[in-house]
Amino acid sequence: MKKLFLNITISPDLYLKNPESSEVGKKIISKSIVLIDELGFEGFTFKKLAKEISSTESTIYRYFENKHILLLYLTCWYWSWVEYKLVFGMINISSPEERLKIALNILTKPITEDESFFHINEVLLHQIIVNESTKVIYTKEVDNENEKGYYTVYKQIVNRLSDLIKEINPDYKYPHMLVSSTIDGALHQKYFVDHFPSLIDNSQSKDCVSSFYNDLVLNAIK
Amino acid sequence: MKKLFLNITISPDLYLKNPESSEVGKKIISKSIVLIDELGFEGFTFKKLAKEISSTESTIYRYFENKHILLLYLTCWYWSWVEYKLVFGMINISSPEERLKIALNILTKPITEDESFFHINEVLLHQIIVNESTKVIYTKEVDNENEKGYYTVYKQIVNRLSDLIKEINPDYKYPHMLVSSTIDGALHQKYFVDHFPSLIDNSQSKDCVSSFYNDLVLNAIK
DNA sequence: GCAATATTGATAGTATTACTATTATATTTG
DNA sequence: CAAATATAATAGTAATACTATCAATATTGC
Repeated sequence: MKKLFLNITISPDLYLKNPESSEVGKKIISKSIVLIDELGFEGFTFKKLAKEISSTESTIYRYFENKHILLLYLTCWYWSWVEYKLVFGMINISSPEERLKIALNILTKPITEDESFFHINEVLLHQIIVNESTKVIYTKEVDNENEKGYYTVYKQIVNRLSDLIKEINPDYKYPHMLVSSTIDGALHQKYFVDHFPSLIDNSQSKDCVSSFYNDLVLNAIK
Repeated sequence: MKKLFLNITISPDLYLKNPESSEVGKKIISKSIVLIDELGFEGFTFKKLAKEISSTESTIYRYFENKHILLLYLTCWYWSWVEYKLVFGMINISSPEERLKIALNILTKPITEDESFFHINEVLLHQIIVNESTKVIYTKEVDNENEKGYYTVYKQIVNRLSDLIKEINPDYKYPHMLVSSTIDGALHQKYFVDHFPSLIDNSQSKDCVSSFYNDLVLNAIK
């Protein structure tokens, strides 16, 4: 993955001070990814993070309102990254069927490449999205945060792929639901691979989730 | 729904004292459903619940180890209830295709009947499952709790319907994943209907989630 | 009916979390 | 070099998630 063209920008509403603007800020991001992965979101605190980066709670609070917003920031970063991969992956491919297959692979295959984008370890970040991202939207704040546009990137991805599906089969009735249930379902099934393998068919194959969704989506729209 | 034959039993590992064995216990269950729905799981505390039922925190702690286990208890109750509805609904139906359609309706249609089973309001409980149940499994305790058998009922449902799908099409390769992604996806899409309607196709129809999954599943296995 | 036992209520207390506030000390910038 | 800004160090608060103690109240067993 070429990094040169990728410049991910996150809505300034999500931080009090841009973590990209300083060394402490970047440490907050990179170490929070490691710590959330390690401790789980419930076990993760700003105090522990401060200790880990040899800083203080108050400093972290100057960047992010609270840990929920920090997780939201990471989530937005992740989806922006995914969107970039989608756009980049589908560029110059004229066949919509081919583009859909590429998109499905990006969305459902395991992330293994351990090349980190600057200070962000995408493999760990993806793991966090699998394990913790439901906690971002399943709160009493959703509607509020949705209005503020915090979920725009995610919705943009769904809409983009939904359009692609309509291009392939204009008569298919549920393009949005097919896409969002594929994106979120793939994350969910990846969690099941690790924790409920008895509910995964052919769990020994590393591409089982991907195969399932490829089959499912192509059958749905044909 | 006939209540006479339904006797839901929850694994005694999930409580310290059976809430069904006393009046306070039943109040804990019924009021916790109302409060969790109202405040969200994060905002819900044993202190607030104690106040609501005119009891004390210590009394509640004598029934449940903590609020996470209480939510797990409610989740188990919910899935036992769903399993009952599935068994009851499919009884005496010889055609497996017909049985599948019935199961899909039970799993994906909205729960509207407001007739509560003794002290449990199933409509509210279903709402809690939609809004909060991911928080039950997405924790660092999953594997531990899975080993203890806390998710057995859920897995039993998946296996049961997976068998049904194999009966209809023995060549279909992903029966477990199709079933679990349908069950969990339907809950997820119901959440989207309320909070991200722009991602729902034909969201004005009350059966949009159900229609989508009927179409999806039948196309997948045919 | 009364003693023994179990259950609940009332109260207090602790460690941790999720913050906010204050001030001193660096660091950057103009 | 002075002024502005960012950070570190420290302290403090309210709420949460419990644990402990003991008295009051039911329940049951004889």
